[in-house]
Amino acid sequence: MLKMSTLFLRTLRDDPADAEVASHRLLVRAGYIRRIAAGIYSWLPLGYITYRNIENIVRQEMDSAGFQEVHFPAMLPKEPYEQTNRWQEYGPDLFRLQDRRGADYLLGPTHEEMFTLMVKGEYSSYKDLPVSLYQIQTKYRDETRPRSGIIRGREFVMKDSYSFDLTDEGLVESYQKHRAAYVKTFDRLGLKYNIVSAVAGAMGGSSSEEFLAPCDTGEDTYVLCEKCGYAANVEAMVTNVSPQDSSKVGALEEIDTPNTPTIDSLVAVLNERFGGGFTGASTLKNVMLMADDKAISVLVPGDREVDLKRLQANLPGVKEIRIFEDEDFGKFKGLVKGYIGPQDAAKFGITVYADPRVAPGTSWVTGANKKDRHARNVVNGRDFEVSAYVESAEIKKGDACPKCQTPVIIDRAIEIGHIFQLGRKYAQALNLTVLDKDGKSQVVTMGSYGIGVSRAVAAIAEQSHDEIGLCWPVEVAPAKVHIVATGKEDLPFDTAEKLALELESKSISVMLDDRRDASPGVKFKDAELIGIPIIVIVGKALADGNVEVRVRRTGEKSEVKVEAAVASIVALLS
RNA sequence: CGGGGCGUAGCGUAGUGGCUAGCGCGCCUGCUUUGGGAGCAGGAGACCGGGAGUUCGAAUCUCCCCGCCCCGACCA
Repeated sequence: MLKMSTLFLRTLRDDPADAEVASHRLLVRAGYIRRIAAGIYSWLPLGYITYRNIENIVRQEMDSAGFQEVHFPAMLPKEPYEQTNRWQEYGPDLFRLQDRRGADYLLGPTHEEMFTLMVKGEYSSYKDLPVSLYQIQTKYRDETRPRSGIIRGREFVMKDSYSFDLTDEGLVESYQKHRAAYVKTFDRLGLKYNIVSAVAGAMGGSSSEEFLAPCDTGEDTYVLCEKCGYAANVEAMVTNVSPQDSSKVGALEEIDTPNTPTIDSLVAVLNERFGGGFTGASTLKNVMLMADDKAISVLVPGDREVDLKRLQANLPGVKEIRIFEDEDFGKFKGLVKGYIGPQDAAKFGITVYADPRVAPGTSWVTGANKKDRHARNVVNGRDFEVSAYVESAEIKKGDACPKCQTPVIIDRAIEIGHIFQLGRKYAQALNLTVLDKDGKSQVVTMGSYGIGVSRAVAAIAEQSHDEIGLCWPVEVAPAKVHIVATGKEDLPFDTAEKLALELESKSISVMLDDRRDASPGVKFKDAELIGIPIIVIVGKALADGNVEVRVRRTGEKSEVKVEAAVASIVALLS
């Protein structure tokens, strides 16, 4: 039983000045967490109980799916990470340290290497597979910008699992098992979420999905088709545009367009000159970028920006993309800022990528590579060539669902889980092989699956709060019932304690506000801030033999006889 | 890493060159009070983020450093 009179807790009356998002603000105010440094937090008793409830739900679901828990150190030697090249690739995001002899160590940002080596150390036959292992471990990433309290920290707890299979089909099966276990886990955590397609990313996997918990303060943007259920991270959203018949389009024609360096100014001139009908979407925007020191041009319709995240996600192998600076323009004398067209790209030695919206056969108004001149009837495939189609235009609300053409909605969310089929990259690099039926050595294929456990605390808080405080789902709350005793007589306090003991004897966890010196108002405010799902008030109503039972989330109140209180609380909790 | 903002007691803050740095919350003591963050009285708590400088005088001005928050870039 948690007793407020002795609980190590101090709630704050004011919002902390350095917290902006709701979960951060409320978790600090209600005395769950305290900041130690940027992106590094301590858990106070209430917070740690809540965190552990979540951790235990995750653990139970992993266990019942047949995955086995192991535990690695957080501090690791650099050698395995050198073998997979991540000691270098991870760059400054990796926390590195040395021992007294000068040997290099790191604080694990993720543990693919260690799991791979662990399996390699124990298993060597196909008969041992499949196997799935997991751990719940503190991870360290020296993010350039930790933010939103516990949502993106530099130290955080992740449940990471890895599956090991002989065959691709086996991997798909293991992946599906994890997917199902994740669905159960997040349902129990009381989270609203969508499972969305993700870009496999630099890890080189094939299939990848993210579990996203919708909330305004989320860092991820995803699209959702409410009709067919298609959901994708914006980076992974695909656009289907069919090739067009350009046989009737007139010849390319250059036109004088003085003072039209922007799309808007160009559209205005075009409409004046040709009697209307032109919009930003009639024009072709040529965005000049440097992709790892290579000049590229990305073509998107004029009414859309290039989404650098989408572009990067869909250009595997490219590490850094940045927009052209004046210095870069200086190296390509043929490019006239504001009047660039793809017609002469080959001549300039620039690789042209196009968004799929710039489909073969489509006709555009674009720059003529001469100051104050544009060209119209510029046809893709006739007047310019595209070296590859890459999803790169920004996605807008109302864009067509790639499956059913319905306009999609766009929403923000927190990534709470990510599952993907890693493949053989790590097994290859670390030489994890088993002998197959024929006695031949085969490289094992892996899946990788993560849940942000500490982040889940914040994600749930984001989704479950109101203006006055937190409202935890029953399974994760630091206690199921918060009993508040008020008044100055002993009776309400004795009654409250008896009630608490009775509930605990039924395995219902209780927090009891037995503070004699705090006024009722303080106790009510605290209870609402802390957010335990059922609040029971033992006070005035006792004169009629009643206690008041409130549901924190709905604000619903009712008075029940003291003797009937336990039964009615049990009913509310089920 | 680019842009913006901020750093004064545990928390929230006032104070833009001039007395002993002010207020609210919280904390301690006493009395009163007990259904919506109670009242009165008394009290403790701050080298004003750090360093250097300008000045008769610096929380306040200048420079450097450190830390924190927000937007963006980044984020298996």
